[in-house]
Amino acid sequence: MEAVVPVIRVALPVPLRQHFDYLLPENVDISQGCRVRVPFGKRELIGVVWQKDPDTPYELSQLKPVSAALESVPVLPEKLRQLLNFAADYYHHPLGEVLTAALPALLREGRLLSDYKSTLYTLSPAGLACTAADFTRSAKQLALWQRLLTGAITEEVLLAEYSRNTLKQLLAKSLITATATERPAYDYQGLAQPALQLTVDQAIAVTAVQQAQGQFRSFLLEGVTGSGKTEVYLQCIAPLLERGEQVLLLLPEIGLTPQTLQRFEQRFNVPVQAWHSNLSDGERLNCWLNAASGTTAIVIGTRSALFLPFKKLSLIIIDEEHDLSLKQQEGFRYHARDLAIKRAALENCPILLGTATPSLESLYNCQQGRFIHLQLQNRAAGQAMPSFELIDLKQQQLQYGLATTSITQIRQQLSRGKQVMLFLNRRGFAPALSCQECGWLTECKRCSAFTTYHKHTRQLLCHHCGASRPIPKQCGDCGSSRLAPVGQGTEQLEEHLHHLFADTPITRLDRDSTRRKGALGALLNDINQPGARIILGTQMLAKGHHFPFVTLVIIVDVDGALYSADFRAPEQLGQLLTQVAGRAGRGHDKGKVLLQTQHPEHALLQDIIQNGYASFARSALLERQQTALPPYQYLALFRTEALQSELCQQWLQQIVAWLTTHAALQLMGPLLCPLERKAGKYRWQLHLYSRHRAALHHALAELLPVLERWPLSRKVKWQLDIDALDLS
DNA sequence: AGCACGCCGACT
DNA sequence: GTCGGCGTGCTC
Repeated sequence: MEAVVPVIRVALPVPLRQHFDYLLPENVDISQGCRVRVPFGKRELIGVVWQKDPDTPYELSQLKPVSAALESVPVLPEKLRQLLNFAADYYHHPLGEVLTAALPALLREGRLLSDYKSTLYTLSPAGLACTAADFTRSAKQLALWQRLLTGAITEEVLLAEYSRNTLKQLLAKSLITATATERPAYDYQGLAQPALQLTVDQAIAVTAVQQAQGQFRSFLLEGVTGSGKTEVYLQCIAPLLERGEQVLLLLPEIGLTPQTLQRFEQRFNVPVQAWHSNLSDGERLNCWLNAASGTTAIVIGTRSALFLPFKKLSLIIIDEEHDLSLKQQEGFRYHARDLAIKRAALENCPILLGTATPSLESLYNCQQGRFIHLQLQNRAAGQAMPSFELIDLKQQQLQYGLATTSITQIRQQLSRGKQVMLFLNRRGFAPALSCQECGWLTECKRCSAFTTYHKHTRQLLCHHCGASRPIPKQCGDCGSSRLAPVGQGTEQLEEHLHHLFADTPITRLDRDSTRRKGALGALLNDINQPGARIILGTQMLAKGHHFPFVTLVIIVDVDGALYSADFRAPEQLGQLLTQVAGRAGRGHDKGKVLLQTQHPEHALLQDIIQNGYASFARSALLERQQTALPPYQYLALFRTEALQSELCQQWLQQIVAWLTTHAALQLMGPLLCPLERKAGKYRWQLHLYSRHRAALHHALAELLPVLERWPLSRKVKWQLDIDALDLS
């Protein structure tokens, strides 16, 4: 027999596209997915065993031995490791950084799992010797003592039924013994709240997903706002809980989690956990461990919840699957929806993508037969969909940026005690200050952009780099003191609305008004009170919140997106208009949406308002086919920035040169980014298109190791963005 | 990414 | 005379 070479291949949290091999001391046995502490240069790192007995290209004498094994049961289950492998490969991103995204900080730092076990409480001999007479002074202690007489209980169960204080008191008297134990799997007692009656469409959707149990199958659930997608989710989940299985619900943003969390908890009375970037390291690890032990039934989280080590994941749901924030926009640029599909395939479970406005990618996947298309045609409570009306700004008198028609209709609704919502996707008072004499505009010194005038905080703010400066007294060009704001932001609109509708409460929802912790919740709470009110705000208004009393929505300025260079702009405008419109008339009244525009004849607007998103999206998809754009071609994008514009250009030019001799790809660029300069750096990009994903990825896989050795690659900051969504 | 080494400029 | 700036190289 050949001697087994005691070598392991380890994934380390470093931004290098490679693994590292180590010697395994003879007395240590360890399996893949376990953490090890290893010497790495002058430091020590925590890594994860990725492969045993690899075919190492190194002499054994060159390898260092592992310093310690941190556990014998893998922290990363095999399917999760496969997902991470796939992700590192697909996004051409160093495995080490993918690993960092997937492991909680405390585990990366080497914390031992044994420190985080659950605790099992039993009566001590002294406790067993007690009688009820010993607890005459405390009913609570008596209750807990009596419960413990029937047997041991875990910390989770104990703290759900008794107070921590009672526990402490009994522990202090040494009547209870605590022992470390594995976290228990959750316990499901059946529905805590009856399920709602389903419409025919909902029932079809639920049945379809339930029949796919135990198989990988992807569903697109397309349902207008208010059509009851959440009820579909809930009823798909119910049977899984009976079998003790787990569900992952991914949401684009955390703003919506408290309500959603509550709704799920109330229906099932099982542990539901939130996972998002505001968790502390301790909470994060706790949630992670509960997913691993099956203690949590349902996790509701943002992107990175995708990497939780579920014990038995049986259904993945992505809500608002069209939402761009499902794609990470820095570092490891993964798309949570796309990776979730891969994860479902690995776990052999169904995945359900829900939205009122499907991405063109998902519609394409339906056409290709890769997804099953489920549709909810009507609003569940039978409300009518809102109607659209175009307001031609060229034909109307404007008062503070609002057309006469708009103002009249706002008055009408307010006088009926209804709420009106105004959408303006520009925060601050005005996009710039301008000199009345010479036309000079306030620009950011470090970005190719104007600085937004914020009246309330009395500053000029660059929304791209965050730089702020005081408001100038004079024109920077001609010295005139006649400076005035140009254009309108939410802050200014709010001021004007106060003049126009002096007695009406106004709630503004944008990044500035919700910056303080808890502010968003307070504002949403105001909005949920009945009575006349004006709500105005940015993007934030489009995302999932339920505004039951809004009957009129006004989109103050739709034109910005009509003539954009970004091929995705029409899709995003269609989604935005439909999502914002969906906020209207969710109560009993039919809603109305007014679109203020200089271009009422624009084909895009006509298509959306006459035919609705579903039809618009299908024609948009056809256009992508005719112009050979994603999803009909695969797109990868190199982005680079440096203080000197030429370096960026040269670097991308080198890529172009390499690619033209090595692969048949369609290249576009080097191009200056639409935002040419940001925080003092010039920005360039190169687009790579191909009809064949494999061809594109092979080329990139060959190029990257070469590229990393170019001297120029150290002088510019660069990134590769696979399936790029953001072209700015 | 870290961390070290190395080579030049303005300071106690 | 040294402290420290960041270019370059390396990590099994």
